[in-house]
Amino acid sequence: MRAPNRPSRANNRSLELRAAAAHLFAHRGYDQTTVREVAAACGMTAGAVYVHFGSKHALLIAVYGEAVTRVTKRLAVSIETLDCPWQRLESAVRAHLEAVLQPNDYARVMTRVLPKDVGEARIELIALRDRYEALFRALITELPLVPQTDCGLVRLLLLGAINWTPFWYGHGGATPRDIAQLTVTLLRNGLAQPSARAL
Amino acid sequence: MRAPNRPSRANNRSLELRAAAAHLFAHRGYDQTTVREVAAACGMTAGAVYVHFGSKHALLIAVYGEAVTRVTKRLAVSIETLDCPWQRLESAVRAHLEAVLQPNDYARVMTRVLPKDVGEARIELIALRDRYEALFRALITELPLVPQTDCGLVRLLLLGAINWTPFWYGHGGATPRDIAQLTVTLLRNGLAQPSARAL
DNA sequence: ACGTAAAGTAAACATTCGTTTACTTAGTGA
DNA sequence: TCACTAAGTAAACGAATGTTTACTTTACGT
Repeated sequence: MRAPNRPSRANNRSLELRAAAAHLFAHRGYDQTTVREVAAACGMTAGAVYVHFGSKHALLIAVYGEAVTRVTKRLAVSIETLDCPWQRLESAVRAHLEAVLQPNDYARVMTRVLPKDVGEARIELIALRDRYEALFRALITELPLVPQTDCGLVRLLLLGAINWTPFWYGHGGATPRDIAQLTVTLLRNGLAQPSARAL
Repeated sequence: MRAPNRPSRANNRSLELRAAAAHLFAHRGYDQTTVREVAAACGMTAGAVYVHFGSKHALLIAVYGEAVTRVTKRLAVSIETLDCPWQRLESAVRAHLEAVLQPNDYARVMTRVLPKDVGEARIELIALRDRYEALFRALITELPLVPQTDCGLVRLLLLGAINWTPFWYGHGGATPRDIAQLTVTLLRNGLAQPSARAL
């Protein structure tokens, strides 16, 4: 017998499959990507995919899970040395945007394939997404906001704004840094001229 | 001959088809909706759909176009009596949210079917969407913002935040009115405690 | 060297879906 | 009444897709 959690055949091509699937899911969406395309991108045939993953849904969930893990790690690193809650949030937003907007296949999957697109796998995708969004919940809770602010609503609006960016990014000259800066400035001070401020 | 722009057979069932398609597209997405389902919802067979629309894409574009027309009208009415630019924006956001979040099939199509999902029809959908978003561009241009604010970026962030609402609406107790109010307050004054404000 | 099991192939299977075709029905104008 | 045309049906077409099956290859433990 072989040690069960150390497979002998080290060339684990399921990694290749995940990467290829991430690329295709990110660029063409889940529905528009066929199992045959994923296989062909690895120089395999469709049947071989089912040696590694039980179904197309399972493949998506694996990719999505890895996407969440990667972006989470990147985000944690970006804020670990910062103390000011506003700076922490800005850095987190920037890290998220850089992950999602640069041609980073895994991160893009998180915004390009929406839970509504995938039928049964919906529940697991939402669970993975929640795990990630909890990070932002924590960052927002740290902020010194005006009393009785609905933090949950703030989080949802913020994430909505930055989740939508892939649909328009590139049309203007704004960089992830610009977007993150404006977003947090907006959240902090608003954009009204001082003379026009009001409650 | 008959007058060309007044069809004799008044029972124009293409209206029924558009309504049924709007309902299905809004609830299940474009890809997940079949032509047979749309037809069945009108008590017809799939072939009959092609009497009224040349293709499934054409049907979508008709639905999407009507959605834009309807929401545009509703939004215009909601702001026509207001003068304060901030109030106008808040009212517009609220009208948009009410259209998109309440079970309004046509309006929902605008946020549930994304241009990326539809292949060839993408260009026409984007054109229709742009026509609508121009309304917000105008409303934001009216605002007395701090100098050198990137109005385009503000518009994109704002629309992103409210376009994403359908994905989470209902989980908290926030109403369209609440969301619109917080959104515009945030845009205007920010949410930092006065003591914590900074440039 | 040999047996085993994972990895992969080629091909087929069973659906599904958008679309087309041949045919029927019914209302309209002349 | 009669020809014409829009509207609709039933059925099939053709392509695509997720998945399965039977068979082959290959690397590893003993």
